[in-house]
Amino acid sequence: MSEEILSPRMQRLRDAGYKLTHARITVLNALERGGGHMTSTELLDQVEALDSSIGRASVFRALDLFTRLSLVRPTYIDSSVTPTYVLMPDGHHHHIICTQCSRVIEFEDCGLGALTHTLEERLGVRLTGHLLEFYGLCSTCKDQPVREE
Amino acid sequence: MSEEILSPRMQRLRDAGYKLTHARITVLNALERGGGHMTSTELLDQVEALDSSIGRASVFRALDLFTRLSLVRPTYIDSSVTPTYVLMPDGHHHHIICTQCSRVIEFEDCGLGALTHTLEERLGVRLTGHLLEFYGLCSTCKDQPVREE
DNA sequence: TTAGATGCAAATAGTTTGCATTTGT
DNA sequence: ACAAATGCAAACTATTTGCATCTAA
Repeated sequence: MSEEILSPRMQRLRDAGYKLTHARITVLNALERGGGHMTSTELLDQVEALDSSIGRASVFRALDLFTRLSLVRPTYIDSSVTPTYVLMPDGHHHHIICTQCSRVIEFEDCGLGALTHTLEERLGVRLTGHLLEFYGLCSTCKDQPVREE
Repeated sequence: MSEEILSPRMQRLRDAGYKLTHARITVLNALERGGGHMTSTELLDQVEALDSSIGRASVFRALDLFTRLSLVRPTYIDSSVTPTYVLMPDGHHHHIICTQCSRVIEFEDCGLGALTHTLEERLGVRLTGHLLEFYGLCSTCKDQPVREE
């Protein structure tokens, strides 16, 4: 790979001592194209489309690594088997999940900076990110009774 | 079933129009015994131990229902396939996950009441719970380099 | 140069399904 | 009484593994 300017995420990969491989870069690109909110299945398809020579296993291995580095976070949005991987651009992400229709509503401000600091001091941990999920009913589902499926 | 006093969670089930079946009650009990933090596999074992006549499918169906009712929330703690189901006693739960060793550290105060209110007003949603996860390194892993596996 | 990462395809395991039967209300 | 929920076991499908090969540094 040439000496280009690395995106912050790739920089982070390298800084942690990992190689900047074609497979990892492609997975990262696919995630970004997807708006940073993709199920593993969607991601596999997207990667396949970008470069069909990349194997499934490498996609999962990359996801696993990215998760450990807090570049990404898997969550269970609908009760499907497949986790949704959420990009955490600045180490954090927040959304509301409608437990009725699985719609996801994102929002920005969480005001958790202070709490982060407190916890680091109090518990002696090093926090690199967080995910805040609210559950409830979206404006559409709010008035309908809870129903099976 | 006799006319006992129902636990708040069971009350909630019934109020939502679902039957209080033996399978559902057992799954709820198993979750509570497990400290409200179990993988689906651990839960299956626990339910099996409590009453081996209950089928796997019913356990998954119960989990699915409980999730929709925000009694429980699936989260992705270690990179295992199996989600961890977290009981949300008062509709919410908070923890720190060590991205190195998968240790989970729970904490109480999150101070999100105000934000909940703001979001409900601003977005016209009805929020029934939330999950706040921090990621980072626990005090033990903090000083070791990030490593594969 | 060489440890680390990959791709492949087979193996694994978690979850869902269809349906006849049972159960809660 | 009867819709709703169950148990069973088969079917599915996402994810992982082992290993020879390749590649980023």
